[in-house]
Amino acid sequence: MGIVQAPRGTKDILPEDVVYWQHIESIAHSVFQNAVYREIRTPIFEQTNLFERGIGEATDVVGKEMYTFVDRGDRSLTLRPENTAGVARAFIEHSLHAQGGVQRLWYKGPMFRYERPKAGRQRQFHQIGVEVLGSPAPRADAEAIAIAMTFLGELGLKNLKLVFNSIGSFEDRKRYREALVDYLAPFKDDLDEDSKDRLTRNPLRILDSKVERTQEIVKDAPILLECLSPESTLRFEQVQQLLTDLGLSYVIEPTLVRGLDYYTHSVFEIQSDDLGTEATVCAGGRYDGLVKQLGGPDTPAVGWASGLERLLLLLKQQAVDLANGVDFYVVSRGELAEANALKLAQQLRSLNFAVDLDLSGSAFGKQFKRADRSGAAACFILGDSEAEQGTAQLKWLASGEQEEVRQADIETIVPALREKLQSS
RNA sequence: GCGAGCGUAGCCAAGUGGUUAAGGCAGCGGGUUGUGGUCCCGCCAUUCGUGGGUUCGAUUCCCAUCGUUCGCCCCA
Repeated sequence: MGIVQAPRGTKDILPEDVVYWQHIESIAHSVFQNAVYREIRTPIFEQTNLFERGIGEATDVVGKEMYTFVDRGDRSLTLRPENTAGVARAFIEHSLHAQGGVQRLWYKGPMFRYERPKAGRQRQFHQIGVEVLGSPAPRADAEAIAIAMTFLGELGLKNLKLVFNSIGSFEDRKRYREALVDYLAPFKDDLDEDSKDRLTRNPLRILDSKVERTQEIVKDAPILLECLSPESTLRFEQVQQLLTDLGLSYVIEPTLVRGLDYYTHSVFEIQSDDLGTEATVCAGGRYDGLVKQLGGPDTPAVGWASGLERLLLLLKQQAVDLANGVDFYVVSRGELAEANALKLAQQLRSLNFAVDLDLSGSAFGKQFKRADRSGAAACFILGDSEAEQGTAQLKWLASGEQEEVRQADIETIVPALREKLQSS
């Protein structure tokens, strides 16, 4: 084309899509507000070592997916690939723990990962997430998960599945890791290339390999849940009980693990059947070690993040309809009427109606076509004869019903207009 | 990063190694209705993502490049 285009893996969000974004965001706001979560906004870039220390140097995200650059002051900075580390950093930096009690926070915004783009996966993508800092209670886990379910439920999404697991404490995981590596060692040559590599890097990942031979080998491997300490197991069961009490159904998936190092105990994902390989629309878990690892006080925490692009795909796919938001469309004929049309539009707007005014000056018939397509419930028609000044024809587009309205009387018929809009 | 597919107007889409690149939707102009959603007429790609090559001649073949889709990897 020879023109400059948006960088690979980024997208413009055009007005017709923005309505979906606003819908998602406004539902998130109200769900979070009801649970008294407060919004936090952290920088889009951070010092690179925040992510190295927080997410883990061995992870793919840090190892090969970060947008890292050196600024003019020779600082190594990175566009945030996720926001939990940033929130934890802010929590420490501003001593939020000193405010006492539990900090319930939420955020939304763009994240950046250098990955191969595909449907539901971009290089700049957007997440909404929550973080609950300062509570070790199983109830905190259950609350966070419940809020995620409420959020997605209020969006009207169908066919969602909550999968749940515990990866235990750091000690549990270390012990299990050794047991798993011991078990796999004799099969080393039979493993696929990726899994061989993961044997040293991240053995837990081998568990959900899609390679058939590897799956066979893994079938008889030790099971993580069976290697948990009694305390961890109890905790796992407590969270499950709470979820059940809340009426949330879930599936235990013993091979569910997370890609980021900071997770402990509860891990969960909410998946959709309608997104192919990018099925996860929300994921999170407990991260008791992160704040301390970043140099803060020992602070247990739990949180999750949801990918907005994926939610958007689902909303569209499941044909969730959003109102277009136009109440009235104003058309006019002749110079006198045109000036009055603008006045009328402004008057209606100040009465809190959504009003589109035809500025084209084109033939009446054309203006009507546009009124029709605007999705407005009714249009106001202003004529050009002397006798018609000060009045307008109000025509309801669905029924064709038409009445004369005096512009001076508009305010008095507002309740009637509202009622009519409601019913149409 | 690996493997495969795709890229024709705002959108969907047919097409061929050879003078003028179907069609539909949307859009624009006009006609019929004083005022619409129907109908009719007209206009909407010197150009087939971009760059190069092969050829007398390429949108059609080849190479590169960019973008995108699917799978792997990874992840929200």
